[in-house]
Amino acid sequence: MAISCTPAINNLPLNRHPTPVSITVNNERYFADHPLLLQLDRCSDSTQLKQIHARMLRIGLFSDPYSASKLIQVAAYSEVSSIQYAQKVFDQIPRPNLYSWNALIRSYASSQEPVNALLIFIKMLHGSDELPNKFTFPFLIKASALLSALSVGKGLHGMVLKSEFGSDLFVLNSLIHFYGECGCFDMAYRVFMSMPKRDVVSWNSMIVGLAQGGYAEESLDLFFRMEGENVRPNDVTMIGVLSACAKNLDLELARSMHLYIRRNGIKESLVLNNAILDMYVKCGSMEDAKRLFDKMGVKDIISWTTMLVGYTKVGDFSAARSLFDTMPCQDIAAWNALISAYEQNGNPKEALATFNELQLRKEAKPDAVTLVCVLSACAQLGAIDLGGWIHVYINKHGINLNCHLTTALIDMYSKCGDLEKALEVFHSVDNRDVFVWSAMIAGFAMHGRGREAIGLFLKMQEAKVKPNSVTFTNLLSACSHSGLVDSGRGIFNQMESVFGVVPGVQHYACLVDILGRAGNLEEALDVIDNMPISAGASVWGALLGACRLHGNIDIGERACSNLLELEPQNDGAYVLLSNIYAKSGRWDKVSELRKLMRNSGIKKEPGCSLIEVDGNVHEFLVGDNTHPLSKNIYLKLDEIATRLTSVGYVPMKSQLLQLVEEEHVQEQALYLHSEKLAMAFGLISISPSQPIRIVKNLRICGDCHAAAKLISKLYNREIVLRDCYRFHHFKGGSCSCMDYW
DNA sequence: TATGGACATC
Repeated sequence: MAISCTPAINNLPLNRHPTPVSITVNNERYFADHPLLLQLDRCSDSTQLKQIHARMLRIGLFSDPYSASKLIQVAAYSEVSSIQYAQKVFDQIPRPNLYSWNALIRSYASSQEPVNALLIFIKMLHGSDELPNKFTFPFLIKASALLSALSVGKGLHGMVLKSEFGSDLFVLNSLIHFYGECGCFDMAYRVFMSMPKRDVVSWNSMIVGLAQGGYAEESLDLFFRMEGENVRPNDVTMIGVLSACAKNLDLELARSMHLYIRRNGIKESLVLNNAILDMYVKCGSMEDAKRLFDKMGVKDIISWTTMLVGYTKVGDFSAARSLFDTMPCQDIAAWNALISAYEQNGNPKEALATFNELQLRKEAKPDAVTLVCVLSACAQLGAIDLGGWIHVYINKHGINLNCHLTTALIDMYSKCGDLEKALEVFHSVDNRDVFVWSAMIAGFAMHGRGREAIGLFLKMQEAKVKPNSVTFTNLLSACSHSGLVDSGRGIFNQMESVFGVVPGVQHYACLVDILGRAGNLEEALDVIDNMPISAGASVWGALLGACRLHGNIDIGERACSNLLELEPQNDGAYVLLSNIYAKSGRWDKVSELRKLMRNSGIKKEPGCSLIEVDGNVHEFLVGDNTHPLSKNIYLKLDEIATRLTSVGYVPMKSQLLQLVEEEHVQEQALYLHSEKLAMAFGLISISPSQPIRIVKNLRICGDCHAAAKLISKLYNREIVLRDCYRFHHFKGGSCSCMDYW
């Protein structure tokens, strides 16, 4: 648009009167009242901004430092802000003054790339005579907080102390916020206590920091102290306090805080109402949340999403879905809330269906969070085609591989059986946090590559990444699946003494598993007897599993009864004990157990196997004949049976849950197992060059394991089967687990 | 000439 089309500017008298209006202070001229600068303040789009800029250049106003600064300020953080434009304006100023530097630093400090604020500051120190003032520091400290750059912030703190701003309220408040963001609450508190004067923001920064850092109790304590010191809390204080209550899960306290807000006339902003909603949702009271939601005059997308999450949290998916459909608009966060709810509540198929819907409707663009949820759903289903497609999508759209996404990709490839791809992802990134390392260790663990898991753990230490509780669970499970008894024992013993991670129930369960599998049942029992915490179901379950492997009835019975005391409905316990009895031919005991299960209304979880063909996930249950190709599948099964028998295979009847008199019925029952159905389907529908990938919800049965080994040889096919414990790669007649599982 | 603290999805 040409300048002449903008009457507001053209009407200015500047064209003909190039002498700006100015005032003089300390021998410097200021143009604060210049009409063009007043125009600048009212400027509302970028075209206007450029026109004013052009005019300032033409009449020479731009060479006035005050006016140029004003232009940067508008360019950098008004409604028409563009950091690139602000930078260009700044670059044109021959000698920027401190105000200009600050304006640019401030603008970068709240941009996508806060590191630029620090870089500009360094430029200022080296390339100008200006020194930071009380405005510069808060911007720089804010940038450091966004970057969680602890050492940078500490350096700035040092500069502040040496400067004349060591007791400036704004500077110190920003330091409290910074240390809180970095998780250094002792430092935050030290600054807080050292302040000569504190205002409500000082208290808020401390309270909010503690609440977000997971110190809900401390945050609430501080709020009560604030009250005691007669500092009036405002709406921001309450938002912090409510988030502490939300983490506390104490509904009574939550209600009393809501009442406090009403009684003390705290400004009820939309954000505050949203925080109350969130608190009720997290404390599990949809009644309280809905009451407020219905009363709220103004709602935004966050209010709706919070309610949506609330319904999924209480398991009411139909309410969640209908709320989603009535939302005034669905942004990506709302879609993500729905997708992640399905994915995390054992409904990965629905998660993928919702993702499909999102793509068809094209109303919102998938972001990193969406992809993390979808990858996790793929991992659960073993859907490697879709998972791989997501990986391509990430690369194609230039989506930044943050640690969350990296972890999800590694987890997906590992759980879909392609460990090499997982490693490729792992090696392709520079940024690896504890979750990335732990996911890769878990990948090695589930594929039975224990030594490599330990090797990776050593590399992780070289990289100075501190292991956490999950890292050790994965590491110990790696030892367990590879039979690395001494390493497992050693790692367990070092957990607390060397790495400061106190062993939890999961770690004890892994240790018992390691010892038990290797046949050291007495030592495993000894570990349980000397545990400082009470042995959970997982610990007794591990012992029971080991007893099944080694056919130990005595310890097995003890483990089972302890397990059933903790989890009376645990069907797995009955099945394992029943396998132990069957193994030693105690069919009387087997049928006794069956009767007990029937009488207590406990049903064995049905075996279910998934197999992905051309991006579609097919599901098989025991004895399933619902598949469209069922007839062909059973024909294939017959053929397999004949070929297996011809090479001397004998079905393992100890894998049955009951004594069936007739031999052929026993054999048939074994052939109906879901993993065998899936294998038969894989053989007829997957090209011989591709591995057959199957995911089973329970542990693979011994008979299916033996059969799969033979099938891999007889049909010259690679079969990759994931059960609920680990992977089995069948190839050329043997399995990667070396029959140790 | 100006600054700070906040709610939903992994």
